[in-house]
Amino acid sequence: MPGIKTIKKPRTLPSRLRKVQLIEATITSISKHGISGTTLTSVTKEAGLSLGLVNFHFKSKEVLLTETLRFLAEEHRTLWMSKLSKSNLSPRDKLFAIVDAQFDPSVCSRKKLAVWFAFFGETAQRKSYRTTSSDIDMERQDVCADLFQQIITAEGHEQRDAEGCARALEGLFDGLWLNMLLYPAKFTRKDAAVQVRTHINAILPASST
Amino acid sequence: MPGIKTIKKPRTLPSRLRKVQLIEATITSISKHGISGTTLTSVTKEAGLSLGLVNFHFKSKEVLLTETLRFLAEEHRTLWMSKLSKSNLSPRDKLFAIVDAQFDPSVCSRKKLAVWFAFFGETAQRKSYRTTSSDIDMERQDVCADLFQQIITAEGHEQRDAEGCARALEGLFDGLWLNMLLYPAKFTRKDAAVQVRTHINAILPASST
DNA sequence: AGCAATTGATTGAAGGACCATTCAGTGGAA
DNA sequence: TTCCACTGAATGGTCCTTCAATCAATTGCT
Repeated sequence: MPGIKTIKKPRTLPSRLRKVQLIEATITSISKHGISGTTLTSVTKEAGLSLGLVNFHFKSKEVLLTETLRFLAEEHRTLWMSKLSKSNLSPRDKLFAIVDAQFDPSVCSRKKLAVWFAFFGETAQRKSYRTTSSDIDMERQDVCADLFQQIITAEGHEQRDAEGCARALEGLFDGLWLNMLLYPAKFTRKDAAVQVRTHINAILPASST
Repeated sequence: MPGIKTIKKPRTLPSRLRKVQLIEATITSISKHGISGTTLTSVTKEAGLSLGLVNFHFKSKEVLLTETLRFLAEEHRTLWMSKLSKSNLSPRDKLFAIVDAQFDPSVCSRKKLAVWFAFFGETAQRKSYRTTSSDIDMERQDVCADLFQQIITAEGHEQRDAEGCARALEGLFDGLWLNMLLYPAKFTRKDAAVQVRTHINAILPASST
């Protein structure tokens, strides 16, 4: 019986796939109702599955949330690393590639931002949230510091501190994300990206060779 | 603050004062347990009062939270406005005064930061949170834009956009706050303030008269 | 291939805990 | 005595978790 179009949705799925489905439902639920408003009922309803499934695939709600944050962090990491490795770019262009990644729709949608900051808001209490996102942030910050250093030495901006530039960039990233979340009307992804590019060019004026 | 020992604590207090006490207990509780972990029991226990009091002084838990955010926002606003009006400062020094206010211990302690971001995390869902903090942020951003404009015209940095500078500054403020919350070991208040001053001086080099 | 038996995923009701809110009653100040 | 602040038990609701039952796919056996 060669079924053509009819992608029959199987009742059961291997655990790995079901987990992803539940994580995505969790992201949607958090973006709609916040973390405190996200219940196992809201998640499973969003996924169209039954209540008990979360505790079958994840040990607890707590684990589901941790895995959701890890999922987002991995997704983010994958994105900027792939943009970075596209062809051979100059250090400055690599920096701009990271900026692009930061404000890419797939990472920086209103939905995702709401979820990121929902987790940040719980961060002070849950050490596990902090370490999960910190690992990835730090990695990127180190890469940025390295790129800044390359630009500084290559173009002769010796008065600048690469480490400080990287920290300021990281701060700008997070701060603009927050502003996009708080004032979506006043801040688009493009605005933010341009803002950061302008900042970088102000800090390190391109040598007019 | 209490110098004398014999401050007899009266059993009852005028509503205004009791409200402040409950709000402060709420801030402490949120900083310890997050918003989702903050219950009326945790708040009243923190304040050393009985469970039913919150619903007596506030209409509901929701109102308590809203008032708590408003309290923080007012506190913040009062601080930067007072620092701004201290004596007659140059535009650049006024800007620096706002920077100082942003990283003042009374506003930017780990405890307060945890609470700020707890609210930001719920912001996407609760419109009331957004407007409360937005009003005050916008006011300050306008003041900053104005100061930037004064510096730009006075010192001849015509290539800079005051509005953009103000937005970047606002972004830096929020982003550094977040970094201080996430990585308290790597980021002190002083570091952050220096970081921002450096940024401003990089954007608008002081004229070497 | 046909047919149990086994395995693993899924369901949803039930249990037990916790939470916001209510309210009848207490206490103290004016 | 009156009035307002305050107390804490009771209520009704929601939530996480557990688990016995169900279902479908796969395996093993003939």
